[in-house]
Amino acid sequence: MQKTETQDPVLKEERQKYILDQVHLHHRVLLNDLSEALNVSIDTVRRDVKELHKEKKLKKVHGGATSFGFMTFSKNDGNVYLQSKKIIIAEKAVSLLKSGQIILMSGGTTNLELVKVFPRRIELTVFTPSLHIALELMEFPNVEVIFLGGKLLHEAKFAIGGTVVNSLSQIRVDMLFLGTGYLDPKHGLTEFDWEVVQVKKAMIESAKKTVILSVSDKLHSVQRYQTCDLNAIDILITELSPIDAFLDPFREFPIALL
Amino acid sequence: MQKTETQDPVLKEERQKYILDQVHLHHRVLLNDLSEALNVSIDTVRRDVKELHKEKKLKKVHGGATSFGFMTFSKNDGNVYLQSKKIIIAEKAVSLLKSGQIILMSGGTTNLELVKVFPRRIELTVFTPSLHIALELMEFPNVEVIFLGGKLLHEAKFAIGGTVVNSLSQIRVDMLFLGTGYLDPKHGLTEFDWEVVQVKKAMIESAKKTVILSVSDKLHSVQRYQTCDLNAIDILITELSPIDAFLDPFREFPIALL
DNA sequence: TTTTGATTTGCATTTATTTGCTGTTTTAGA
DNA sequence: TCTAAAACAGCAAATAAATGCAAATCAAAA
Repeated sequence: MQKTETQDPVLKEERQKYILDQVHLHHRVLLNDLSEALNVSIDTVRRDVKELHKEKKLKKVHGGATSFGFMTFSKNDGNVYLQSKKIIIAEKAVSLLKSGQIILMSGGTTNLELVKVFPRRIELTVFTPSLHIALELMEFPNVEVIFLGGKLLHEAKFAIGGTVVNSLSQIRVDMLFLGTGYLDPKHGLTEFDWEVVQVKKAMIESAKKTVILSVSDKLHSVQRYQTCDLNAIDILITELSPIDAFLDPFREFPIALL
Repeated sequence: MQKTETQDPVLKEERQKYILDQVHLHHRVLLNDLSEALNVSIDTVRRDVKELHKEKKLKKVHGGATSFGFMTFSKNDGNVYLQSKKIIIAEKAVSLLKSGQIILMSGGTTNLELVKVFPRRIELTVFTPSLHIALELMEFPNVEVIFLGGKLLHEAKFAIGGTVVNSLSQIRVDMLFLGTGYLDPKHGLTEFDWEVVQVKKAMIESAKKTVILSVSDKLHSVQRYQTCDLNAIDILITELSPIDAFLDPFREFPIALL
């Protein structure tokens, strides 16, 4: 087996650089293509990708590799205390999910935590007007994500407006997870942004069941605009035990406490 | 540790200078080649490279040595080389923007670079089906962002499907920036995903002017599905000079080269 | 010039790395 | 659930690096 006359010896470093180039250029590469292009065995390429993965230069996926480029927003909202509360809530909420369901998710960091504890292979269809939620959901191969498009709110990264409301009027989902907002026994669910309220109202209309995820810090808080009263809510999940006295004011409503 | 300051080993210094020259010239060298070229044993060359490595003059790798300049995988930084090309493109593209315009942006890292060089207070209305672009645009307070919602492609984080095409049919924008895809004089703009092609076709329909942003590496590449031929394109921006001979094949079309 | 000591160089041996191949286990996607 | 593809682990051959040693080279002193 005589090799070609041109300089064949490709150094390992060069290979890895080429792989990184390709990953960044195409955002995704297949091991087979790399193997062919570099004229080495697939094992070698696989080992290279494994190394680069360990070095955090790219992301190894089944069959190839993808760029890390974007997904670097792991926004801890700084507050570890709140963060852990939200994880507790997320763990409770995820147990409500059944394979094949069609769900609707608002935005908010609590909902984001919920997505993060999704089982890797969960099968769902998720509608959402939140950029962050949508982006995080991209990680789950069996989750079909439909973004409810519209004008985006700059701070919340959340779509609002007639387009969204209109789209919502055309769908019917099994469950809605509302991750933001302020809850109070007397005033119900409230918001400070009127446009967001319109969207949330439409969400509640579209859902068979409405689940509120809220850290206890946000209970007994009231904002300017009302989204709905407590009768529209089916399940309330907090980080507290369901029998915690702090939740007593909510027991007179037909709400399941989790 | 300590070295003799007698500049007697003329041969040795010459050798090391030659090695550095070669490294800088070709980005990499093989110990075997150096050994042959300098007419010394491989051990000697190896020892030289070892020294130069210690002095941080080059990078010793298995089988040879490489220049520091091009081996810039320092951190999560990705490919500085391609990155810088994209920034050049972005700088050219941003000059096309006028305040108050309504524009349309596809996805892709080049478009992402374009967003990053937007003037902080630019006033625009931007339609996009790309999660990453939308997210990045949130940083600009005077940019109104309208997300073209729909089913999201997992890898590309890009909305596709009838909803997107339908929304596009209802709008008319001043300028479209297509940041992804493969361009070839004969086959025009091509993609590997049929759904993406449908969306891009609709985008081109909606735009008064179509601008393609592409690193030269992606020119003369062809994928399975055609988005449009070159006549549909108004402006092509690459990192090359507009008079670069590499672009000659495109000059017979009514495309402005930038 | 010769001697002495340090350095450099080439060679042989040992050690480590790389790479392709095998067979087995795991995974993704239908 | 099932099946083909991909990942993995272990092995052996090839290649590169490190090590020890002796010969060659050179600087400086006698």
